[in-house]
Amino acid sequence: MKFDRMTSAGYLVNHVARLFADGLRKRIAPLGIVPGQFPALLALWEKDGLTQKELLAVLDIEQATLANTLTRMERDGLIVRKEHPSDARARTIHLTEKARGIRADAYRAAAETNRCALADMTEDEQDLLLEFIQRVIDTMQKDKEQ
Amino acid sequence: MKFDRMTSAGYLVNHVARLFADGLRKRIAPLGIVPGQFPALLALWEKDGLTQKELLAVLDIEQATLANTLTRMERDGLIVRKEHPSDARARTIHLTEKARGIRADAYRAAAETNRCALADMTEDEQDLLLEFIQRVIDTMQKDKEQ
DNA sequence: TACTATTACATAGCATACAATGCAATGTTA
DNA sequence: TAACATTGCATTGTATGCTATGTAATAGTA
Repeated sequence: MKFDRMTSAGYLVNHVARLFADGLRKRIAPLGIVPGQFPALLALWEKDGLTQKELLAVLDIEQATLANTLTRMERDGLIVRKEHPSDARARTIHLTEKARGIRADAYRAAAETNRCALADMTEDEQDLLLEFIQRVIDTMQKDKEQ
Repeated sequence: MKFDRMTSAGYLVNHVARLFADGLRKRIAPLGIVPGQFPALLALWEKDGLTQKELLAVLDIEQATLANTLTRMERDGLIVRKEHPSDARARTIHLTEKARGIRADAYRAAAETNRCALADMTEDEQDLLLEFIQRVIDTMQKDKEQ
């Protein structure tokens, strides 16, 4: 029996995800952020002052992962956590001046990473690839719920 | 300005990679192995007794990552490291009876993970998706070398 | 042969992911 | 309202990835 890594979707997807993370890491290093902070920053740039729970609802990661990431972001001066006006368990999360200031550069870095990755594909192929991946995500998420 | 996570290749690829790892993790848990050990196992099932360097040549990961993974595999009773016959720096890596015994089940688990993930795509679409990802990997690896 | 460079691997430190669990605050119900 | 359940978040432990660095052995060279 054989199992070929090069035709295993899981193997390839893991590999390409690490290449993306690496590419993004290098481009955003000058901004003082790291790839794991990107999803939270995207959400907070769109809407500041969310609670952890509200952020979680948007960010396909586990609560513990987000809590730890937020702690590092606070340490790095990207966010501050303030007490929630009506629920003492919760805290609202606010971007600092520093985090607000790097938004445009961070968008460019992410777009540039994607652009380089897909550089030798046609527009149609790029669209098809994204559509395929979204379908796989949908399939796997439905599976998980069972 | 906006940046849509749902149309960012990097974001989607990161997400789908985590879903694959999760799916595989659940299926191979009964075998006593974890996803990170899979690539090394695949290589050793094909050819036992490789050195770390020889394994590295096959496994798109860094040397330090492999060294740590091998240490956990030894701890878990999957491999033993023996002294190299002619080079005292190197060690050859050998699968245990336990690791040899789960080969077929592990193949099935990985194939099943891939099958479920691609369940709602046609054969042609699956082939195209794999081809696309391989092209992206090639592009990004060439980029890294610059 | 003595020095130096290279090689093979290990280790340390960190980021990012997860599951499991703890804890205080809030909600619900008898 | 006291007891219990739920919620929001933090903490702990582990896996997996990376970079940087250490160490011992080997290879190459003056």
